[in-house]
Amino acid sequence: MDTDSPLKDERRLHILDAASELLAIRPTASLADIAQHAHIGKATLHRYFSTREALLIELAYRALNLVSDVIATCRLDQDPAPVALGRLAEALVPHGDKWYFLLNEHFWDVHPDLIQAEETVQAPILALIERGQAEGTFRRDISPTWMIYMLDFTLFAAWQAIFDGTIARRDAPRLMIEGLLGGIMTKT
Amino acid sequence: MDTDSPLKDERRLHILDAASELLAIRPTASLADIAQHAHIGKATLHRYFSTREALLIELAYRALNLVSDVIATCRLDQDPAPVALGRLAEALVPHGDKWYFLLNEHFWDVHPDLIQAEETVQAPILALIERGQAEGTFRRDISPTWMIYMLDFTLFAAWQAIFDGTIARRDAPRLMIEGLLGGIMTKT
DNA sequence: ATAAAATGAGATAAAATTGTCTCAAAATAG
DNA sequence: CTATTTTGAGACAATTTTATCTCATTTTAT
Repeated sequence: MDTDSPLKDERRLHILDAASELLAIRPTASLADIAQHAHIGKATLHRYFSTREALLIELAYRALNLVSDVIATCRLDQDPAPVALGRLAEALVPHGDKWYFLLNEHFWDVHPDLIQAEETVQAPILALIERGQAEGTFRRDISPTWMIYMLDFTLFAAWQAIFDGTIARRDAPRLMIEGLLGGIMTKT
Repeated sequence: MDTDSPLKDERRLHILDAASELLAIRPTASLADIAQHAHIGKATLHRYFSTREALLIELAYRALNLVSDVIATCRLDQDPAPVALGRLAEALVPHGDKWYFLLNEHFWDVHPDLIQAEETVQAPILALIERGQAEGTFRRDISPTWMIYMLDFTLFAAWQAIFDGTIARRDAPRLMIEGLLGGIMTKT
């Protein structure tokens, strides 16, 4: 990728974000659909991303980077685990579409460097859950794997509910956190 | 649909079920992919379902009928709401792929009779949640809509975890029910 | 304000998917 | 067992999606 003007960078990100949103709602969306959703022309889409695959790969990296940044700012190793997990969940809700994209796109085999980067995202979350189990705030009779599934799917539920307009953006983090934590915390 | 032999009926259902499973995992799967997943030839797939749309429509009806049957057998109007909801969740887990299909396919506008049928599925669940709130076992500070989102997404999480082989089929209902109920039940 | 760059609509080409068909082999029915 | 039906591989046709390109218009940079 060349050095572009700030405007073109901004455009590029806007397209990626529009693609992310639409693909979360409709994974089968065509490039014409994506261009329309981004309010740009099809030719412009191709100018920014030469192939569908190029778009998807770049979106994967963007999603990964965004999510990594969120995780880095959440201090998952501080405070009791439920607090830290709540913090993480709240920060991730606006990025639910990208989270969904990362979970569901099937190109990991083709791009092995993406696998490594993806593990750097999962590791701190797994460590947080294991910390919660060690400190007794998370149940030990439920596997960390299942807890991660619950996080993944609850996060996307919250994102989709916002998108659908059925819950308010400002309520989503609280609802999600309560729904999630209620299922995995020990009863005190 | 003509009257076919029992064998052809069984074949047809097997194809629908294979399609359902693959589409839950990979919504962008092509008809060639679906045929392969069902272990049949592409020509055979087309003999059973003349177009992709025909396949999807019939899958929608099958999913609806299956889910409706499950709901009809679950006595949602009996026992405390958490018990009834647990019963429902447990019964729905094996049909998570079909539940996901119903939630995500975008053909409701084109087939209005499917909309009505879909509402006959949603209404008893909504009624159950509202009963739970009335009897004080479900929280009233969380909207029934959000509870339904939680049910939907938790169900699919359980189905996918089974599919991925990360939880045992026999554990999935319990894990799902605990995860779900912990988030929506009142604390007693 | 002007020149350069970017854009979108739409036409066109290439590739992929959907859909159709043939025929030898496999499965089924009786 | 035999006759009939069904099937799958693969060739081919039709349709859709992806990708390429043109050019007048719009936007941006200076």
